[in-house]
Amino acid sequence: MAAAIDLLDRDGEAGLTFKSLAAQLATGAGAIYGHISSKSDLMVAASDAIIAEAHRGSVCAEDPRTSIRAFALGMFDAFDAHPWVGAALTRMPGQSPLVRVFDTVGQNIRAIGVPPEKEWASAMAVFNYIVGVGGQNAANAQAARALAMDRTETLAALAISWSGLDPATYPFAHSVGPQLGTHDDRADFLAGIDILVTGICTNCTAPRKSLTALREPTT
Amino acid sequence: MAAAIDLLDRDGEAGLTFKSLAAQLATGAGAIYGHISSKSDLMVAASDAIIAEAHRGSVCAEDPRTSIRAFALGMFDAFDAHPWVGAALTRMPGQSPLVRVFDTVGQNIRAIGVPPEKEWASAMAVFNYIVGVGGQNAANAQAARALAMDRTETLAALAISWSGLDPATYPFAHSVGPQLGTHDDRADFLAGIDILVTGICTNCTAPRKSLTALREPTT
DNA sequence: ACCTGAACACCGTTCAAGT
DNA sequence: ACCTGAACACCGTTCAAGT
Repeated sequence: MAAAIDLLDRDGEAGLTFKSLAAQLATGAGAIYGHISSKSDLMVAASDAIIAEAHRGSVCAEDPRTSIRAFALGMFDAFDAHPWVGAALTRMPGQSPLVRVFDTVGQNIRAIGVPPEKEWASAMAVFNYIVGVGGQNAANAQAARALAMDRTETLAALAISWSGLDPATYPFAHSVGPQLGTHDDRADFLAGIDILVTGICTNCTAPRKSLTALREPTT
Repeated sequence: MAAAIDLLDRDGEAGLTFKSLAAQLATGAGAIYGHISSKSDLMVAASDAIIAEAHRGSVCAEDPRTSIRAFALGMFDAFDAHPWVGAALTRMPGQSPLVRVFDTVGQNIRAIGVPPEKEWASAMAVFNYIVGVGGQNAANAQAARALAMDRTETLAALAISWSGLDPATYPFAHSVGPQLGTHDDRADFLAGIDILVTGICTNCTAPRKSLTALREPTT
């Protein structure tokens, strides 16, 4: 498993092959099937290992809104460190790694005190946001690797590309293009989480403190 | 292009091959490279065709919140009718189909009157939700097809699977399992959009009417 | 019982040869 | 100029043969 994750981290999903993994483990390609039943299972197990680790690292705060922020950030960083996870997750519905994420989000949604009939939709909104942003960042990272550019270059290239879009067809993307080059992925990700949590807390039973008061003190 | 979409609709992404497409078009496999430069490009073009059509179908209402609801529903239905689109989108960052979706969301976010510094995060939250749910549903649909089950059967199977999870490890997923079998994907999707829009409208300049008043009259 | 690695059925892509 | 389709370099997966 560690060998598989090494290969994925080094060369992305294309870098993990039954042949390359066999070479890494100094064995034959067929031998791997004695331990795992398909490549799909291998990807699930590898993703689960990453997510389980990120999960262990996230501390559970007193206020569930703080916990959601911390957990979401942990996931963001895990996707950032292992770009292949975000892309892999979208291909395994109802499988262990995704259930883990969904469950943690759901626990905190419940702790916030949202009415039972809104729990599902609220959890789904946060869950999709976390996984979606992870997937986007992963795709960007892989595209950047394919073009042998670093992240700043990719964003700059994307910014130029969007700025060059036809303002009549894509008015928003065109106008927002310049910001793309300088924006902070992580801060924007967190801002999105705050918007979601604010929306979820509106008219719920236990909005004890404003979200702003919960943020870690700025240094 | 129409032939490619036909193949994708019939057998999913695995059904579109340069060989199968060549057979459908009564030509040789190599000839396709005269019109398109890679399979990746082919998927982008096919996805763009679907999204452009869904985009044309969505009407622009007076209130941007109504427009977002309508557009999001249109996207949901397009993902539902063409399950391969959701999965394909997660592998094409900054490409034409996604820009189209992001731009439409952004235009409506701007029309709602959110402060400029919050536009990006707000648009990203809605965008990721739409694409994320589409991707999940697509993955579910493809998993269902692989097992030759219809959607009700898949959800029922997933409900049983989740209900059987260890309540200590997955308390939320375990408790929410029974609902899975009977829930309405489309209604839940819309509920999530409403939560997002509510959150985005909180403390923004132009929250003219409550969201509830904007819904189409129940029949 | 477990590993080996050639073989199989596929895939996207290329390119000399045809028209 | 455009199409053809065999050939190439891969891939995941299998399975008789070894230890």
